[in-house]
Amino acid sequence: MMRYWLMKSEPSVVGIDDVLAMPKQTVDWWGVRNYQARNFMRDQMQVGDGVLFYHSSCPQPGIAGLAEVAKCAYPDRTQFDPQSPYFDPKSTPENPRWMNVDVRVVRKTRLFELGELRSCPELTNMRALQRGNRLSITPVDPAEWHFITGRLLK
DNA sequence: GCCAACGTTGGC
DNA sequence: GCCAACGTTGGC
Repeated sequence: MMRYWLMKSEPSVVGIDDVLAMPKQTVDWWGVRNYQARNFMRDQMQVGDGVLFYHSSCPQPGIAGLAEVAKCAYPDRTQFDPQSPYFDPKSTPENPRWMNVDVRVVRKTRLFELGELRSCPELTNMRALQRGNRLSITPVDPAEWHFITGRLLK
């Protein structure tokens, strides 16, 4: 079953332009250290799922483009790297704790800014916009996906 | 830099 | 299993 997601990234670390410059415009979504977000990737994401590529912690937060899941979850390489801030000493290759999918950018769009998202009555219940939400990966309802992509592609 | 909101840790 | 203390996220 096809699902839709919103995935946050900090453009100062990996922005949509960075991914477009990568081979196959694809990035491994390393660095998620939250169990709920990990479980979404590990248990629910399938190749072909739609992804809203969101820029966070930056001057203009918002949706920067459309992407898709390009590979199912596998162990996050950064958990094994002692030099990485994402190193997890409790994780082993035999029993990895953190997983990530690969994400392929399908197209960069205009920036659908957070303020504009919040102004849309169609999106009042969107998970990523709820008060206090801090999850870096959230499910997106099909109706929300179609509304947003419609706005971005017209 | 502030701070609201939420997640994680660890002593008991 | 509770919960206080602490850490993190992310918009502003």
